[in-house]
Amino acid sequence: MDQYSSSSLVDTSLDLTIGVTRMRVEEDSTTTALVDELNRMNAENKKLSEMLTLMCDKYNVLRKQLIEYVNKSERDQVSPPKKRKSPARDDANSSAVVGGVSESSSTDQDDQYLCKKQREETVVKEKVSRVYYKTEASDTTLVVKDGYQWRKYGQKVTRDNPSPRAYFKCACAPSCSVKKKVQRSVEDQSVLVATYEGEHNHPMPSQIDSNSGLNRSLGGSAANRSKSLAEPVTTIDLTETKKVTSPSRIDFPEVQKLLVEQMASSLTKDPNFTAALAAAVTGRLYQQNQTDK
DNA sequence: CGTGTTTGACCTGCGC
DNA sequence: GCGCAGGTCAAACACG
Repeated sequence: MDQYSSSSLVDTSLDLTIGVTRMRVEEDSTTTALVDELNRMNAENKKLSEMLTLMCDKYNVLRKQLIEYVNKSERDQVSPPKKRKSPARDDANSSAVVGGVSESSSTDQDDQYLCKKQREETVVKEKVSRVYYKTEASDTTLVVKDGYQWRKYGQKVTRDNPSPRAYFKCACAPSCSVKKKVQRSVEDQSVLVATYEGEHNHPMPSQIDSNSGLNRSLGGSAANRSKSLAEPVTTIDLTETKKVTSPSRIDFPEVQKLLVEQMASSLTKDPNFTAALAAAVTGRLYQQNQTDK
């Protein structure tokens, strides 16, 4: 986490000019083209560096807001647990959406659900976390791609939210009993709220696939493959342990993991970035060949 | 034809 | 006990 916590700690500059600037260009006809290419790459390098710096800055802001929110939640935790049907808001259960999306507290039904779950978790230690995904408002699908494969087993329209709630089970492994509920935020239709129950007892399948860049799903649904990716905004882990009064905590490793995956995914999907990277690698190889001679 | 999705029916828990 | 709401099941359907 800390390696991403400050832009000053991240070397955002990609030295794409190595090997290229030292190239000795013999033919005049190609000189102009190469210089243009070099200038273009330098511009891209600068642009990428700025984007990365901006990304790190934004991450720092989000992290700060998250920490402040957790501290606030812990302070408010002294209040006794409410009953399921209580209309009053429980701050410990509401979740803040940060990062490009205005603050969005959970719906009443979500609060009800979480209160119920809290009681259930006094018996069954189940990890419950909530993830917010920013999507296109026009996108009516309830599909979020989080690296795992899910099988939809139900959909229901709930009372306080006109948007239907979709129910998913983890399809990666038969023994994995993780469930996921996805519903649009009642306040911001462009935000998908995914509630995860339980923990996966297997590795994330996309970790293997994404490394190859092919991201082939192993029998994943057609919808998951075809639908556009929802952009994860923030993960807020609402894990409740046996103690009902225990505060909601932020699962920083998960946030970190998600953020890193998202950054890597964004970069690898950018053709400009891959082209610049290829050019940099080529340049370095060329330089190495020159020095070997 | 196999796999995943849809959707109405059914189950369960809670409040009154 | 009844009604309501959320969660789950499973047959029907769609798709490659």
